[in-house]
Amino acid sequence: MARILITSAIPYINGIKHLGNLVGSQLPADLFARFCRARGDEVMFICATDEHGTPAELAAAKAGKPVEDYCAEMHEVQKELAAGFRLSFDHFGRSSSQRNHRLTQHFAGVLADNGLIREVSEKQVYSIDDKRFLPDRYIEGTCPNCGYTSARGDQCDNCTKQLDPTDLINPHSTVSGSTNLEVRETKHLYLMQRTLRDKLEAWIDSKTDWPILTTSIAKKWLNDGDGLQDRGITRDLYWGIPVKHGDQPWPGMEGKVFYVWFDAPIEYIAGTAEWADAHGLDNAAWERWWRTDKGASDVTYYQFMGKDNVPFHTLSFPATILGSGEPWKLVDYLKSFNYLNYDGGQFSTSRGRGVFMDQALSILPSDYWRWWLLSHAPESSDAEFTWENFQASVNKDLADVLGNLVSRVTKFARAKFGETIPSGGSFGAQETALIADLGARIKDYEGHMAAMEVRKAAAELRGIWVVGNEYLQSAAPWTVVKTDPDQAQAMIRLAINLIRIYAILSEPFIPDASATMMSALNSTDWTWPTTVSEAIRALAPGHAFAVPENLFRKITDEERAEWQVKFSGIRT
RNA sequence: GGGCCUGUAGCUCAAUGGUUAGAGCAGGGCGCUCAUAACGCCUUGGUUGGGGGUUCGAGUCCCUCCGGGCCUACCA
Repeated sequence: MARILITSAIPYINGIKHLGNLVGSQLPADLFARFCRARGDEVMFICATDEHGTPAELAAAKAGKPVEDYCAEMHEVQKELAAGFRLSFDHFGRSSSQRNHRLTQHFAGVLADNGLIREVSEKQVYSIDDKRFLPDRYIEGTCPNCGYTSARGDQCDNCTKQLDPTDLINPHSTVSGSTNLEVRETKHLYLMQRTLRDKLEAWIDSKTDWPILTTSIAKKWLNDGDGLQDRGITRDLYWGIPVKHGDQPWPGMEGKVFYVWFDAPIEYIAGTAEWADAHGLDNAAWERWWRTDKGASDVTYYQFMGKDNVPFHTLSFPATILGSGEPWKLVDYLKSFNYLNYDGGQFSTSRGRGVFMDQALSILPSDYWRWWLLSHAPESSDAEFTWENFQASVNKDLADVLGNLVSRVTKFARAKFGETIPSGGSFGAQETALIADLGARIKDYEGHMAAMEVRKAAAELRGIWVVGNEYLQSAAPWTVVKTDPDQAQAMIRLAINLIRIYAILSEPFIPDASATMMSALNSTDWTWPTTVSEAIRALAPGHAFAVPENLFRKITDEERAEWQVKFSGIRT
């Protein structure tokens, strides 16, 4: 029994996430967590909301609420939606937790003690009317290069030239529109990643089995230009973790907070501590997942994230861990995803384009979405959501192949032999061949799942479902029952047991449907079907079962057309 | 500008440099009647974006051109 630590990139607190966000980290992480648990591994699956930073403060201000209240509310909203999608986190924490405050301050202190923090005095744009320093992209003005009037302080979207906010002509705050800006001197802490560069490179180079998408991004940052740069880890904001040296004040840094990207990944650890707190456990309970000197040396740690998160997880966060000199667990495998596009363009949170988690659940149950998203996960390149494709996949895979199989088996069994598993006959050549075929396919499925090859796993699972229909067609119990009822009973006994096996195998993808199948079969035996010849006999003659409601309904052309229109515009 | 990814059947995707490039869906035909008009079997679709090169052999490696995408460090 392995010990598996899984973290999903933590979703930003600002607003409800869209399906692209979901499929890029939380959903595949959940798939993997469920698979590992199903096979008997000890799993710790952690996620949280990422709550700090300028956008959270601005969103709270827009909502007319104190940022603490706004984040608390949005955390509950996201927690509820995660539950709606059946995301099986052991804990869904908050980066604003006291646990994260203490850990982040601890890491900063240790890094400073190790000579890896330096103070830098720099010039930042301050908006007098907004009473805040503004990140470069919150300043707009006219591009000195091309004359575009909505150029951002970091880059002109029109001519793509990299800019400095002071380059802009007629700069103004995008928060208030105010032009009352000035450049102020401010002091910040920098993490000296340059010092750790060689150590990081050696570590990255040792990860030969990581996806190319992951390592190529890391290497680019390590080697591009002057190589890995030191990184500012503090900001002049109100909402964040106060800069402290461990539990001591940090002279000269009063009123400043840590940068969100410094504290966010530390929340993976803090979230596990929150989990322990929530269960009344002591520190040893979470430390055995994270401290190799306290029991975590046999833990394998997997991270899931979208490609935009890769630099922070391959470089910044490992720099924090390695630089601490303390025996914290580093990630063993990093699974990254490309983006999901929506009907010819990008999903966009800021522009409200696409289907959002709450909207998705309002029209169909989570299994429908889980199946489509996972079986089309953007692994090798960006993928595209279209309503036609969604309708086709759901109707064919879920309703026809799996749902109908469960339906035809249970209804035939009830009609001919009643609602208990029949005892007649015995397995012959056809059944033996099916068992062998299933054994090979399950092994294949396990291989893809263990390798986190999500699409391939989905395709194999579907193939496993199809095998059931093929068997029924060639065995034809509806014909056999007329001449040899005993043999037909054996076929149905096998077919009902097949449903149980399918429920277990499918649970990581479609947990609700699996639960419905198991409940109809009156079974709580979720033992992974390692040996098919045994698993196919788990439900013995005489065992009572029921015919479940149809597992999946079909999406009609009218619905598809309606949703296409409904979700074509911009969410307000 | 630089770096990386990507382009394969109408659609969504597969193929450690090695038989005749494969699946699912859609399309066509046949079968079955237990089932949500569901299922099964057979089948039509390809100059692997264009061009050049390396190799006994290229979808795969190299060069080049064309198209799509991501990143480029203060959004997160």
